[in-house]
Amino acid sequence: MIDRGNSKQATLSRREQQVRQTKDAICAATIRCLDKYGYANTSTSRITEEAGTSRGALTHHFPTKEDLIVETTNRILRPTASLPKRADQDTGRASKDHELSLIKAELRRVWEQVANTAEARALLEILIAFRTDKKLKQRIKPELVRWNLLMQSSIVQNYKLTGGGEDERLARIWQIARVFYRGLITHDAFVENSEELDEIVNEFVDMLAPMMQYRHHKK
Amino acid sequence: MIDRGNSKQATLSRREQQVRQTKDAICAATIRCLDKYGYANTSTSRITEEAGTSRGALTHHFPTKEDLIVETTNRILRPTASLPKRADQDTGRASKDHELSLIKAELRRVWEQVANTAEARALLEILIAFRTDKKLKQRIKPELVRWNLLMQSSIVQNYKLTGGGEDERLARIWQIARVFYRGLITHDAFVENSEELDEIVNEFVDMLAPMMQYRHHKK
DNA sequence: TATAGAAAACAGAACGTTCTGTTTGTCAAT
DNA sequence: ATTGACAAACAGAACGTTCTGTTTTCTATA
Repeated sequence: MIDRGNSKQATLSRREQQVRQTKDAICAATIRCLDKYGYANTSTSRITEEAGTSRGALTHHFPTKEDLIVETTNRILRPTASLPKRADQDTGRASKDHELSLIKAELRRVWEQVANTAEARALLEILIAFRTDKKLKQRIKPELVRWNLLMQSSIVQNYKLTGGGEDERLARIWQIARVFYRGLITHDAFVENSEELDEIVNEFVDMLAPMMQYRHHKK
Repeated sequence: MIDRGNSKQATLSRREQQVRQTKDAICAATIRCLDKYGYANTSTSRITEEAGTSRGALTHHFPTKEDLIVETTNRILRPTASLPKRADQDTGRASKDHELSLIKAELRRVWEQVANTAEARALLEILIAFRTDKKLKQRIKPELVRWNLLMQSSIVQNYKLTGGGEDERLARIWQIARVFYRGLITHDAFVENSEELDEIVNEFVDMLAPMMQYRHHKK
């Protein structure tokens, strides 16, 4: 028997590699389909078409559609679990004005590169489906709650309230941002051109950014 | 020949009354189903069960499901077209503090009595479905854009920016509120108990309310 | 005013399509 | 040789739409 029996090993057998590739392809295709066609029109066969595999492969790795959605949700959440850590080095001796504009840029970046992506739109589709689906809710909600707490602690580590204040309030303010961005995904339904959305984002960023500052860590 | 040939008449024939009742029942049932079961699980037969009519009645009045959704959307939008007009009488000689708390109450009321209702949740389901459905989008979007502009003008009539400023900015701020509330519908997925949602709403309201004041009309 | 005939409202069955989940079969890796 | 990855065919349910038949309402004419 070979030593690679445990799950978390650097070396993967050819078979395991193949499995991982297939699963990756299927989950990635699921995200693209959710984004492009919506939850209702994302059938398993459509996913396999998009992924370039067979339905057999899908049902083998994900016996039910629910299993597929759960796994895909986890994959969407994983990479964004540590969201707002960046640019720590150049904020040491930056002026207050400069810091404010950095934070504004960061808030805008969250919209453009996190909230307004295929992954985020796919997650929204899942959230909506999940709202009225008890079984799915039971399986996914714990992950979402955990992710939310993780996100909050990450935020508290990197930011503090301007003029001081409880960390809970800071966490709440960032939650407001995420809630707002989620709502914004569907707001283009109400405006003619997307520039209006940008103006709304700017207004929102101008409102939030002055409330927070970077938290500098001691070495 | 009877004079009631024109459409907009106070008196309705028995037939028109019956038709109106049936359509009302179907659309109301559609809203309930969208809220309870979500767009994907709102089938025409389920709607007729909920409405207490037959499938024949539904297909007679709404040849396609799309027609039903379009009509239901219009019915959801209609009554909320004039949202924030109220309590104009007692704000005349109110103190600034009192006015602020009135506006905060109003913002909270919008969440509780407008944004967090079966109608609003049904609309969200439609907005999400519509995001990936070209045909539906073509038919509904003009209505939504019109509704948004109507809402904006209604807001500008009743509020002004604290310390003055363009009406466009005020309109944008209220749009932010609506976007936020829309995002909030799905946010209970991320929190354990709904009291956290209330705290977030309060935080948001405290943020927005100081930015606006009532606009007093001259007589 | 009474009534026949047209038109619309409504009911329910049937159709073809699509979906998910299951089963059977094949092939390569261990 | 045995197991797991994948492929494909299949079964049952559910969907939206179409179609046919029945009841109710309106209206023109006698």
